[in-house]
Amino acid sequence: MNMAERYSPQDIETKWQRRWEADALYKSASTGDKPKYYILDFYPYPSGEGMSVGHARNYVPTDVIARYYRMRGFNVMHPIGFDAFGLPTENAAIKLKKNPHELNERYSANYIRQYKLMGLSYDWSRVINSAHDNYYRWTQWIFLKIFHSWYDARLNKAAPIADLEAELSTQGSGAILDYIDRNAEHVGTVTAGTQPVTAAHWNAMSRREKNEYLMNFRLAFRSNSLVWWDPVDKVVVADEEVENGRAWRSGALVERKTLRQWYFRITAYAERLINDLDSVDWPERIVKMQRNWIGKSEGAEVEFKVANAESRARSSDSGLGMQDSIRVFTTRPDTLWGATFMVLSPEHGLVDALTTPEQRAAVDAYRAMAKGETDEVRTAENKEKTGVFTGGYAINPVNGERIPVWIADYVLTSYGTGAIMAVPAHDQRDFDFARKFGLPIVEVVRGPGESKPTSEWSAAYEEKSGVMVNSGPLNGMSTGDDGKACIRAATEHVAKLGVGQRRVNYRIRAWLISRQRYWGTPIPIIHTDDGEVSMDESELPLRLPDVAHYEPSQTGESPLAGIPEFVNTPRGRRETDTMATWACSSWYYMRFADPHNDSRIFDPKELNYWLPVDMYVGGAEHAVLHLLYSRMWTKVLYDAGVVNFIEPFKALRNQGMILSNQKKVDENGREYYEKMSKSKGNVITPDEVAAEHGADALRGYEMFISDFTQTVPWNTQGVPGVRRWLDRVWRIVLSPDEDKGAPNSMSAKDLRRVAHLTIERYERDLVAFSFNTVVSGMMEFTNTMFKARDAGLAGTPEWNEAIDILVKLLAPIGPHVAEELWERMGHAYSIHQQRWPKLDPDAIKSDSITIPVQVNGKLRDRIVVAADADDAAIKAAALASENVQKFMEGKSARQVIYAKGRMVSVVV
RNA sequence: GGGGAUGUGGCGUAAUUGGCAGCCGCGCACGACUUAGGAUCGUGAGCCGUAAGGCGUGUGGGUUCAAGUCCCACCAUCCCCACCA
Repeated sequence: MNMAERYSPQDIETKWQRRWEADALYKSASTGDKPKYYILDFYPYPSGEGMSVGHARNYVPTDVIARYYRMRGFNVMHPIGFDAFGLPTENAAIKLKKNPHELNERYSANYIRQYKLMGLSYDWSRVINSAHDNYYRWTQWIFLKIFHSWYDARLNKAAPIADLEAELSTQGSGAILDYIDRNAEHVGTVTAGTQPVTAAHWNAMSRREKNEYLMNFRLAFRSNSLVWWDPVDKVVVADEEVENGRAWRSGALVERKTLRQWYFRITAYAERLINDLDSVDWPERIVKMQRNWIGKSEGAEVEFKVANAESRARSSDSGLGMQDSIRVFTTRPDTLWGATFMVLSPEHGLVDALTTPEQRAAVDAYRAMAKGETDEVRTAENKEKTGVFTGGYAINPVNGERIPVWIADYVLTSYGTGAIMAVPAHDQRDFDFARKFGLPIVEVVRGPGESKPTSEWSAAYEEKSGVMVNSGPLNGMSTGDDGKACIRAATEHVAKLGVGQRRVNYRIRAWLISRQRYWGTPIPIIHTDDGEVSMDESELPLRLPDVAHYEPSQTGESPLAGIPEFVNTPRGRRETDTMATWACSSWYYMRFADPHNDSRIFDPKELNYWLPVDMYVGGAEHAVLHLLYSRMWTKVLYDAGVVNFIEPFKALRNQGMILSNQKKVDENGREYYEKMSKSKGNVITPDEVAAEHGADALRGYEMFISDFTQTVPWNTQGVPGVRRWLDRVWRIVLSPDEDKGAPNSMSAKDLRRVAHLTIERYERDLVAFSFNTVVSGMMEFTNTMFKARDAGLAGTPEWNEAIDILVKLLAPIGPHVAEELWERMGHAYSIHQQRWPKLDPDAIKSDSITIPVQVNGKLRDRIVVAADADDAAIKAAALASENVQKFMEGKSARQVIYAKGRMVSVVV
């Protein structure tokens, strides 16, 4: 026999990649009778650096799953596209003095080249790119949908803004605002502090006034607010993009600026975003992170009347009157009787009015200090409380006590009402503050076993089991029976007094969407004499103009503001902000269903066939933002009747990170591995690995390296191990007679059993995302084939079946080598269109089973019994074992336990 | 401070979910084939012990005939959130 040709990935991979592409082998049918399976990778950002082997860990496993489902007879959609807008490309364009459009084309083409060299089976006919106008046209279209919507709390869904206008012209806004006020969960559906208008008032407003008023309701709205400003990128960044006082992308210390910005009213969906999490198959961790981010707390809002008659007289110019009150949100209204002082955030609107002349200088100094602070400074010093007395007082509404009002930066403007009632006996922060400034402490919850009041910190607040004291009508109530009972009683009490009511507070805030940069989706709004008005759908896309320079202005305006042809329209001045890229990625998974539709966003028939996404895979770094935003857009489009599903991603999985393979030692002598990054020069690319060992070995190793969810350092030395396995498959398929080893007694039936067991394990592990064990199972199967060969089984029907199974099971993992083997075996192209081998349950059964036997918990022997032997026979066989007898030391068995098929345990 | 995850050979890991701890691979050692090997093939190996055997899944307890797996306490590492009222 001739020496068979060796396995050489370089000789076969490009050949098959070209053929598959020419044949459009992985193009999904548009609809059909087959069951559909939509498997999607997180939308990649095409950077100039290209991909590393870390990125490939996302793409390879999903590709294996896609290929598996195709062979199982599913109509699979496995698409890819590019989240191309955004700062990295814009900054690169500025630095390289290139056009970002040009860079986008170059970078995304390079990504596609890399995908192809890994043998990924994307449907190339569905590639999309956020920066192409046939895509962002529809991002703008959705923006308009959102802009033209408001949240009708009574229907608990978004409705056309025209409906609201109709209501305002006949009934005014009293009814809806009253409804929101009475239904605490809907607190986020309208801008806080929106004043009611009557129908007459509304009808008398100018168009401009009306548009301004409607901004309080629109789901896309413009608002003046304090935002984070990145002085390096010269752009506004969202709260979510600030970490420890530094901008997420540039790393610059951010500053506070007041600017008029575009937002999406994601707060309106807070409750649904929480509730619908129950319906998704996502990692528990991600679900919890989303819940925490939305941050629902239930409690009460209570009014504290200002009690500062003397100061009022002296500062009458401030307009402060007795009717003024400080509203606070508390989750523990039952501790109201223990509120001995109040704290306002330094930015709170009543600070000026409350401040007495004696305290003015101290208050102003403190406010100036707090204003200049970044969050980093605040949190760095968070151990030591700081604050200043305003000189003002308020009345505790439940006991009439006159309590001092302070300001302190530990109270945040952005949460709740920006003011708190301080209960130092039962809140650690208030306690610290009271101790530092000598403020009174009154205990209202007495812990179990405590018999007398204490002025010290009490843990009863946390213990949730205590008795109310010093609390008027609540005295004697136990917090332990039902923690909520005291809270309910207190809430009813303040409601009866007319000073408070039940409230729900959410941590989540409006989603800041506008950016003062060029490289993003233009916002289709025009500023006219009537205020901010939308462009018409028919005018879309609003294209990005070509410009020579992309540098941001020093003023914080977008570079688009310097282009008169863009800015000036017959109706007015065009909006020059662009949308943050979160917008582009909030709906791309829908566009894949019908990516080239020029007349509508997508054909609903296509969309409803493919969506929702069955399996969504990517890194955990997008656990909160991207997924939350996508969920909100889905719900808005659902409310608008555009889509028929409420959650976009049925199942979600996160892959672990791949770190550099270079070991580092920290100052404590501990070893660690860094993330791969170009600046550290430790990036390993799929290109170099594939060039040396082949794409199939790269793919196999990406699966094999570790548990999918685990962070793990790359180990290039591991790749040849996988390649050796592929080489062994190659040889056992094409030349089983070469280099035979020592004979053994394996039977054809044994071989068939292993082959079918491998199918079973493969399928079970693959759907469980246990990719490393899929590969190790295949390696075991391969090793078994060599043993079977040595036993002389080559050429038997069982052998031929096993080879067929081996190659088909290999196809998703190593598509090139499997295709080549398939062809050399004399089969017709393509293996990727073959049916998946069918598991024969009978083949898995075996005639005899091996049962381990323990004596007093220690393994002493293994017995081989017939598979259908009854329990008594197996126990008897176990007791008959020589070794078992030896360790029983002549004693009789007190107990013999047989765990079916697993173990015999003898106790003496 | 709150939430979550992890801890098993020299390394990456596995263990049909309470039933033989260490599958598969890397690296290592020895051997074969070779002019040669960073190729290939074979053999070996958790640790201690010549062996019989003993000990072993971060630590300490517990439940059980049986614990990597369940319960309690603790230690370590990592991730997320965080003065959120």
